[in-house]
Formats: sequence, C-alpha cells, structure tokens
Amino acid sequence: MSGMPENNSGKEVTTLGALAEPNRMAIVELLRDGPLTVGEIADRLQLRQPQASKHLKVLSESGILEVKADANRRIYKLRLEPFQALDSWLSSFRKLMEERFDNLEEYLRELQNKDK
Amino acid sequence: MSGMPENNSGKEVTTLGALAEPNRMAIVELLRDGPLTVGEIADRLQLRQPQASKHLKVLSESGILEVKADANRRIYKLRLEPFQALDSWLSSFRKLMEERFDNLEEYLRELQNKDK
DNA sequence: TTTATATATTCCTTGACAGGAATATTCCTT
DNA sequence: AAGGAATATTCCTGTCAAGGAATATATAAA
Repeated sequence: MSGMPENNSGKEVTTLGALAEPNRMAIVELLRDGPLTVGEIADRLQLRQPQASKHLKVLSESGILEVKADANRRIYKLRLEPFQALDSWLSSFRKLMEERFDNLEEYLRELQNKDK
Repeated sequence: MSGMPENNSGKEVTTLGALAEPNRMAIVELLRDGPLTVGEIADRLQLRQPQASKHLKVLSESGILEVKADANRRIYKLRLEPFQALDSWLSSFRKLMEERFDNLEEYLRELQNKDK
C-alpha cells in the first residue's frame, strides 16, 4: 500500500474520513474563502456551536485545519498539505488510468487459460 | 455548496465515504493495476469472501467500480468519473489556496473593526 | 469583581456500519 | 441430474461516531 494518502493506524481520523462527513466538508468549502472564527462558521452553516467545535476539532486533528488564538476567539484556516497529498495521490492515479485501463479482455483471456 | 464532489442526500454512499474505509481504499489501490474477480481481491487483501463482496457492493453503488459478469465470476474494475470529479474539485481548490490564503491579518483587522 | 462573550468539553442516546457465520443463488462440470 | 465453485445476501452483534443538552473554561467588558 504505497501511495495511499493516509494510513489508518490507531485512532487518528484520516483526511478522507474527516472529509466524508457532510458538515465537515461544508466547513472546508466555507474556509476556502478565508479563515473564520468558530462563531462565524456555526452561523453560516446553521450549526450549534458545540457541534461546530467538535467538527473543527476533528478537522484539526486530521491535519486539515489549523487554529490561531485571538483572545477570546479561535480562528480556523485550511492547511495545504492534506490537499497536496490527496492531489498527488489522485494524479498518479489518473496517469495509470489513461494508459492501460481497459485490459478487461486481456484479463478475461488470462482467466480462461488459468482454467486448465 | 457548488463545487462539492458529492452531495450526501438520501442513503447513497458518497465517493469520499466509500474511500474512507481502509479495506475499500485497499481494493481501489489494488484495482489500479487492472480488473480483478471477487476471489482474487479477497485473496490478495486477506478478506473473507462475503466482506469482499460487501465492500465491492458499496464501491459499486458509490460509482467507484463497475462489474462485468463472466459466467460464474464477477470482474470489478475502476470507473474514472469519481476520480475525475475529485480531481477537478481539488484543483479548483488548490488554485484558490496558492493565491489569497494568508489573509489572516486582514481577517483579524476586520474582526477588530467589527468590535464597535 | 461581577457579568457577558466565545469556545471547548462532557455525558448521554441513537443510528449506522463493519465483521462473523450461515445460507441462498447462479453457473459450471461431470 | 448432482455436486462443486464463485459470488451475493441475510441475520446478528459490537463498536463508533454524531447530535442534543448541559456545563466548564478563558477572556473581555462593565
């Protein structure tokens, strides 16, 4: 399992796992336009503050977000690395697919032959 | 929520949701090298056949895989669309990030001013 | 120093989901 | 036709994650 963008060992949430939750995906989408405080995020996404905080915690622990404290408030913003990782995984992926992909026939022939 | 790669309405499993499960991710990785039968997949990933079938079902229903029947066997192979979708989402994403990303200071100033 | 604001944390409950085991289904072989 | 191989499905169980509600913590403001 070489180029996998994350290894799910232990209890840590993976990038994909974090993004799979709709509210968290929405948070990420929202933060594309720039950093925001917890309150702003909760407001715009119609989330209660505690749930917002929880999702933000997951996103932070998975490495997708980082926090900056500003007195009372916490400002969350996106981190680049996870997306870069995802992107490089995806591109190496697509490369393969464009080339040899429809060797279904070949595989079928293989199977027939193996039926000695 | 415009460019989101999937909308989680109803019961369907999203691309990310499907990929978030380690065994399913492993299946996808495995199928990068070409189509395979259920048995092969189960063997190589040390899965019991029923669990393999279940994961393959999820992956198929999420649009990540497609099946071809060959008599007794079912040959699963990757579909391109979900990855293309993910990729386009990601690239539009990275574009934004490279440009205006660290407007943290700006945002901080905004916040201070709003404290009228 | 009291009060208010912003955020995090805890506890609880519920639903979803993954694995195990057994069984059903389909097709091939003899 | 009968038995075997490949795959799918069902039922059960345990775990885990998400939301609700209440509360804790920290900082600002009065």
